[in-house]
Amino acid sequence: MAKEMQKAYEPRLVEDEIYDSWLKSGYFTPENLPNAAERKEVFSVVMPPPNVTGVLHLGHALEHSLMDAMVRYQRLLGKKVLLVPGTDHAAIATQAKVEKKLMAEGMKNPRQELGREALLEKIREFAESSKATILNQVKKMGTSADWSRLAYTFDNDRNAAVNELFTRMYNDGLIYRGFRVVNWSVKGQSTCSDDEIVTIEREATLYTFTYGKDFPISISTTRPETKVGDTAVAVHPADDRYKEFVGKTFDVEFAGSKLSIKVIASDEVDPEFGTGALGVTPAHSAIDFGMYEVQKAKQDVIEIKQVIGIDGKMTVQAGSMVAGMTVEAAREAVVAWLKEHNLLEKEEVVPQNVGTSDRYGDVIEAIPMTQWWLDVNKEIPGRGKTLRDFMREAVTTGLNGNIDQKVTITPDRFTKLYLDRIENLRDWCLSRQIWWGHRIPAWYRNVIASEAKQSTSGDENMELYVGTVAPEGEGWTQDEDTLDTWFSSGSWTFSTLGWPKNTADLETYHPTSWMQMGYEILYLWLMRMILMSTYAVNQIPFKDAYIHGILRDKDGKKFSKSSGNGIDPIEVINEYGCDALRISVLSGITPGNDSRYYTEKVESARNLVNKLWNISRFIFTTSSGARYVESVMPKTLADKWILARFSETTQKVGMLMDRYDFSLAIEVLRDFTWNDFADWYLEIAKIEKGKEDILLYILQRLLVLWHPFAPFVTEEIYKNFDSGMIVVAEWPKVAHELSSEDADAFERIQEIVIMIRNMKSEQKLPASGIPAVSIFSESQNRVDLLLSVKPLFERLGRCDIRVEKASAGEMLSVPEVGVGVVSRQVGDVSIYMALGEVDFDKEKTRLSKEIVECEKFIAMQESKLANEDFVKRAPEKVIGVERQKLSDLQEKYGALKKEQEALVS
RNA sequence: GCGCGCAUAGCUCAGUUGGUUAGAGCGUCACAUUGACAUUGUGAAGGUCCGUGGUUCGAAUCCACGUGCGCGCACCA
Repeated sequence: MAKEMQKAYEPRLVEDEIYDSWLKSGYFTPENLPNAAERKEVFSVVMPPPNVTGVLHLGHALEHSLMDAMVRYQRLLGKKVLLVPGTDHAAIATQAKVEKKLMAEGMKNPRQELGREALLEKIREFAESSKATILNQVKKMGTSADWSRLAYTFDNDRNAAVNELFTRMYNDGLIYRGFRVVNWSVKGQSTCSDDEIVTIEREATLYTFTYGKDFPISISTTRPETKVGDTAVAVHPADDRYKEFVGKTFDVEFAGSKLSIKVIASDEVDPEFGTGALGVTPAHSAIDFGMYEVQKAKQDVIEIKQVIGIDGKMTVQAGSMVAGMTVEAAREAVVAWLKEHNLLEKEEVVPQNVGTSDRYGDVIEAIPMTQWWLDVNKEIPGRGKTLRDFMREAVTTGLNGNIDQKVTITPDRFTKLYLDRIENLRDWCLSRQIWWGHRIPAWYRNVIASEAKQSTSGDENMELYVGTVAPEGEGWTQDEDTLDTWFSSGSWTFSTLGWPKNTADLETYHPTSWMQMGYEILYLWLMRMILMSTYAVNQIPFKDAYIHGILRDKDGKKFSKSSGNGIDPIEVINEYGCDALRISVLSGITPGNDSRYYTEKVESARNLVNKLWNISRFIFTTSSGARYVESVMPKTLADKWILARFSETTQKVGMLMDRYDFSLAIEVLRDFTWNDFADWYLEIAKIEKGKEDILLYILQRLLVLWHPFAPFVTEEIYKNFDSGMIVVAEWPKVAHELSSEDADAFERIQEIVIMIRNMKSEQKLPASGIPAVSIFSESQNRVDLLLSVKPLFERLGRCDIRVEKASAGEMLSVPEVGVGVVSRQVGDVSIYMALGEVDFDKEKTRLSKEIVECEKFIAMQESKLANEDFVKRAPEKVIGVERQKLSDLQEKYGALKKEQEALVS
């Protein structure tokens, strides 16, 4: 017998307990699944590791709802399912967070004040506590992860993987130390990659000037302070204005600095822009640095002069006037100097895009340095291809032309975005000067690493060793720098499965089956996972990538700390339940598009969950007990209909899940559960008795369909069946089909019931009133059908019913009860309702309105069919449908006319 | 500058390869309700599918142009 069920479902009381029972069952570990050996098909997912920077937000709720719904669905299908959980040390993000916290607590410069080890200890503490919180939250969200395989991007195994990968890439010549202009965050005191830059638009002043009175060319800049570092002026080779100067060098005194400016020709200069001449600052502009390299290759060397230091202040090389100043102060000083010497020709305010650090927020400076780089264009020894080739193949032909090694991106448009990006890909700057992260597995001798890094001349006179462990011998110092955090998260799909060891997990679960992520990390993460995986294991990281949008607040704004619109998913779970949250964030979403979160949606999802609960409660309390029902035979038309509808729903939901259409799957399920099952069939079950088996049969399977979206409530209800846990139940089989005849018959019954309700409502008859209703048809079959379900009309439509076979002529004289009668036509069935008092005016208005509408449609239909082109060209099937439509309309028109006549009499 | 996305009921969104009188949820209005559920039931109202032109027998759907919003990339001297 079913255990006592509360009147309303209270998620708070059961969710934790249920999650514990799942943990105890061991089913999240694929090897522990029932019949594990027979589960041939594997479905594996590696959880995108949340950053250990604090707590999970609603965006994570979306991710976990998507991921867990998919994983649970696959488990119900009987596959060997693995979901690997983990967290990300998130190098810069976490260090930035802790530094900010320490500074808020009064420290001025945490790195200086604490030193490396003590600061790392602080960060570790924070990360560990954050990790614990996060993992707890993941459980709260119901995520069915295999905790025995828990990983962390910064644990020992992952560190070993990172070192191995770095060493292999170095030995293959893909990783190298290179001197060039890098993105430098002064605030963060570290480099960052191109992908970690956020461009913002701001106003800037564009100054046009000459370096000195004797200098023949004017140039423009928004950064006058950097001009003390200029070593050349570039003009377009075909520009006649400046041709005569190309190749000449001018010595000028500029703002306290002696400049030696060579005029060079470069195709990159746009002669139409500004003065058509460009002041070249090789040390502080990536483009100018490019020119410097071109000149070097041409053996027409120009100088490189670093005038901004890593502290964001002007260097000694910048000259006595500005040395030691911040860039902002130096800018003012240089402008003042230009004005004073009458060299400034023009000042104008222009919009300007500047790159800022995504973590520290400061403007990125271009500074020349030696850093570690990953070459994406170099042929990999023994593979005949570059990393860029691999990345391209992975989403087009499949890796090495193997279509089984192809990543399918949903929605497809992101594939194009990805490919565009691949074509513009530059070498990846790997080294970071922050401390929280994987230390670069490189060791130096003779030269101290930190000095080498800042030297502008490169790494000569230095012995270098790269390996997974420190080299033997005296005097080795490990590189102080750490790796870009995406280096470890890029290897996440295989490092979590045991790589570089040749493990069974790697063999069984890689490439993983599915991955979901937000489009904002497409470049940062998806690309790098493909890069790392194709290189390291010669496999794609996952077969399918589902790209989701951002969850925004009700006004469409991004959730962020600064706008204070954050919502704690755990609070939502505590109030409405995890299932409601999951359903609400998955409802109304389409791949790649943003969606909105609002409380009404969660409430509505909570109501739905409660409906499911009460459906179960009704079925259990009206049955002799919950039990497993193997199969059922439909007895009545309603039985046939509901079983077929359930089969159809099962099939649709499966198909939609296979297409990753979570939103529509929920809609289909909701529609069946609430409308078909609860509002129709359960009501019918109160009238036609003996439906216990069918109700139990459908309910048990319906719970399984719901389980991916609402794991907790379904598990709680499922307990009543004593059929084990729903988490490992079997996806229902499609077992019943509906003949079109039965479908039509049942629909007609529904229409009549609705029409009766409608008539009562329109005539303002209280719903409790029981009017006398007569329904007629000329078809004996129809009459037989109607008679067989007479009680349904009486109870569902709340009326006294009489069913007779009658012809059109006979109908008019029929109801002898009461003073007034209204009539309606539903297909071949006429309905007459006797009312004590008929609102004739209302009825007339309604009728004439309907008649006008009907005439309109008939006219439309007729003209359509009169169109020769249509009849000639449209497929016959379509024409048949249109003809049928017209005859239905004509029939309806006739009926309406008759109703009108009847009304008059 | 190049590219992408979005524009459908008051709100949030569906609408699968072009083929009913364009749908759902929420909200609104009316009615009901002691026996699964007020976290409920029944019914109704509500749309120039952003605009213009084109292709087609037929366009919310395909094409072109335009408008508005959002985003990516590049430029950023």
